[in-house]
Amino acid sequence: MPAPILSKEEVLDLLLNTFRDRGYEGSSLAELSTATGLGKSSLYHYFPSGKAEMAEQVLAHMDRQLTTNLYEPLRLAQTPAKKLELMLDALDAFYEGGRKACLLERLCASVDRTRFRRPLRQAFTTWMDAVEAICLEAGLSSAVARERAEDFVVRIEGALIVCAGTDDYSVFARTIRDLRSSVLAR
Amino acid sequence: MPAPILSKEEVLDLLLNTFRDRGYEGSSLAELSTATGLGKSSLYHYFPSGKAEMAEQVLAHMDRQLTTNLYEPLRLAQTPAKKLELMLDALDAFYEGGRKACLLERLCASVDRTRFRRPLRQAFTTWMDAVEAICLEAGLSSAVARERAEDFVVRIEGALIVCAGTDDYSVFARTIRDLRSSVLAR
DNA sequence: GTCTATAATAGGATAGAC
DNA sequence: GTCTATCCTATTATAGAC
Repeated sequence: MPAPILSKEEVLDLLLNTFRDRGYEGSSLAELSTATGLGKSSLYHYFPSGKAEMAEQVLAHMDRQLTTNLYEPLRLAQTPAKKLELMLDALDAFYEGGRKACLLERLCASVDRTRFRRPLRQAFTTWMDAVEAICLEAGLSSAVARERAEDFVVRIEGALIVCAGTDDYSVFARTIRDLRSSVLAR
Repeated sequence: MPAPILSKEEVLDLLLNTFRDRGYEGSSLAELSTATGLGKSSLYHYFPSGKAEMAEQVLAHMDRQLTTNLYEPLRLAQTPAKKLELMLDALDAFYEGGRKACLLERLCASVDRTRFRRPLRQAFTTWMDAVEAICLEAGLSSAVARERAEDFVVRIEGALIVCAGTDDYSVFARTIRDLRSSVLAR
């Protein structure tokens, strides 16, 4: 009676959710199993090398998601201002107004962080590069564009921490609002 | 033959170090034992309720440290500008230029986070209140002072994440530099 | 207060049937 | 591809001697 079950992408979505919520060490195989509805053996069928491979594939999955759902649509937007709007709306939705954690942060904090080094760096770089490109297109200097891009990611990540720590999600909302008006300012 | 060994404060310092480095779930009793040079039984002598109590006491310990080494000396500084300098220097040293993680962030990310809720919120609030006080003393309006204080903590926490994720510590240095000149600006 | 020894459980991972 | 059963190790925690 069990047959189609879930696609690989759906499994990765559920794993992503669990890792974001409980962190890498905090997500046991038992929990990952419950979260996906798959037995441990099924998980090992998809991810022969176990939990570390799950996290790696989840990271790659999120990267693909961002590319198709954020970075690509961004290129179609008309103006730099529109692009910025689009990115901030997407981030606000993805982090649910500061209520959901960032996978990148969770993996940076894991003991196995060295294992995820390269993809983590890549994910941060891609993100900052996208913001930088918007700034450049808006006519900001190369140096300023880079600083604004770094600061953009810094503030999103920081706001997520402060919200989680204080249980006050207005900080995330205000950060998004501030970024909306300050990133492209001259 | 073993006798004085370590003071409670020294033990807490070593535990703080381990929790910052490996996170809450990532710090096993075996590691906490090696880090302190104390056997497990000795740790349970100091912390009868185990790891969660260690983290709680480490948090309280850090709070005391910050009070005596940062918040109190801050009150003696002459001008708001001097106070800001003092705090940024202390943070730069405490986080070793972005190379060492924040205990607050690590505990926010832990699965047991609800257990640390109150002290975490308290620690963040105390920190932001200190920055807010400096801003107010410098003549900024109440609303702006609060925003600047929240943004201050957001950017420090965010910079630590981005540095860990990209292995590029210049972001922390630049964040500190930016804060130095922007926090009290009118 | 510290140690050695040990219990009890949870965690990651595999075998083999279906 | 999924399940049940199982293995091994790590982890938390305690007991009892010194």
